[in-house]
Amino acid sequence: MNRDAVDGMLAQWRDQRPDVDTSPIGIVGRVSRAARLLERKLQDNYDRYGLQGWEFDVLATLRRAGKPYRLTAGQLVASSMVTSGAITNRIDRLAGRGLVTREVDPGNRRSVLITLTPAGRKLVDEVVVAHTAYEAGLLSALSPRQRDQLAGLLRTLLVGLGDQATH
Amino acid sequence: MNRDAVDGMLAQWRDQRPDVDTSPIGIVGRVSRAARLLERKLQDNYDRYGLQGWEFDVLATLRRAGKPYRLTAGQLVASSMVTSGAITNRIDRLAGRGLVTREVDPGNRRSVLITLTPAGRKLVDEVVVAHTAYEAGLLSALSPRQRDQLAGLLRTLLVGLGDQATH
DNA sequence: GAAGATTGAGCGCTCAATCTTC
DNA sequence: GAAGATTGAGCGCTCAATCTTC
Repeated sequence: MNRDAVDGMLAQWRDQRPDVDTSPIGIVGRVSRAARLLERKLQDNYDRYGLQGWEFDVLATLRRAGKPYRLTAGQLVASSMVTSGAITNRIDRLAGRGLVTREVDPGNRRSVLITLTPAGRKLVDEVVVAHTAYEAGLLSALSPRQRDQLAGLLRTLLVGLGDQATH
Repeated sequence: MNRDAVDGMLAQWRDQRPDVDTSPIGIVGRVSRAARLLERKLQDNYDRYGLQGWEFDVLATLRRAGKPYRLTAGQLVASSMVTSGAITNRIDRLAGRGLVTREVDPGNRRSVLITLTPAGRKLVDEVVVAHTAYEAGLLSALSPRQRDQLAGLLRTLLVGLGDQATH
């Protein structure tokens, strides 16, 4: 079995602090490291479309919501993991690129409706195909059975951390 | 089996783009989400010690390296996942708090040696106990056997992504 | 010229304060 | 007053340019 960087860290801790059970780092450290490595590699693929990761995230959220590809700013905040200030900024930039429109909700003028433009929909529909295929390649070290196991264990972890489905 | 937020996303994709295999999101999305949720919860614990997560990371890297708790800036770059500019900045702040010292390496004056001060060592030795215990609590949704499985699958993923042990 | 660290510009985030609408 | 979004200050990062030492 090959060792990863976290195995090295755990060996150092065992040597230096044998009195402490540092085994939780074997999961928390690996989740953190995997997230950063994956994010970095995914950006390589987004670069081919002139997209930032956060741009794809917003476009994909609107796309998978289905017709009319429209959500309020608040719904985008809820389904992202960033604050409302960050969403305001993201919408500014995507609207500037002509990928979404921003309109006041006539039914509740405090609320803002964000809608995918035809250009935004075309882009996200194209990128999502390449994106998921690219992700599948990043997971190629895992067998189909291992992928199912891993997804299931991560779900258990997430639910334990309070994550829940909204749909 | 409880559903998490990623199950909701996958259900939307299956509905909107049944032609695309979006299953890789079941792993990539969960890894990313778990990393963010864990990071957020860990900060709650660091707050009790007036520490930022990045501060603990640097102190812990020096501590687990063993006596004399000293690494070059370059070694800190290599064992972190940030750039050299970020490490320069982190050292500035930790030195300002008296938790590390920064000295030019007499043997190679291009290199900078970062050493844990007694105060830095005392702090990290205290925090690591609470930190790992807190992490164990965050993983409590998983049985001991599930934790081993999860750590092993994440290792396989990491090695597949090019991560490797340096010690 | 290369190795190693630092600097400064630019980016996207968080947080608290603010504005508008209910 | 609460709900919903925006604003602006501050933070820590990346990246490319730079400086010192080899």
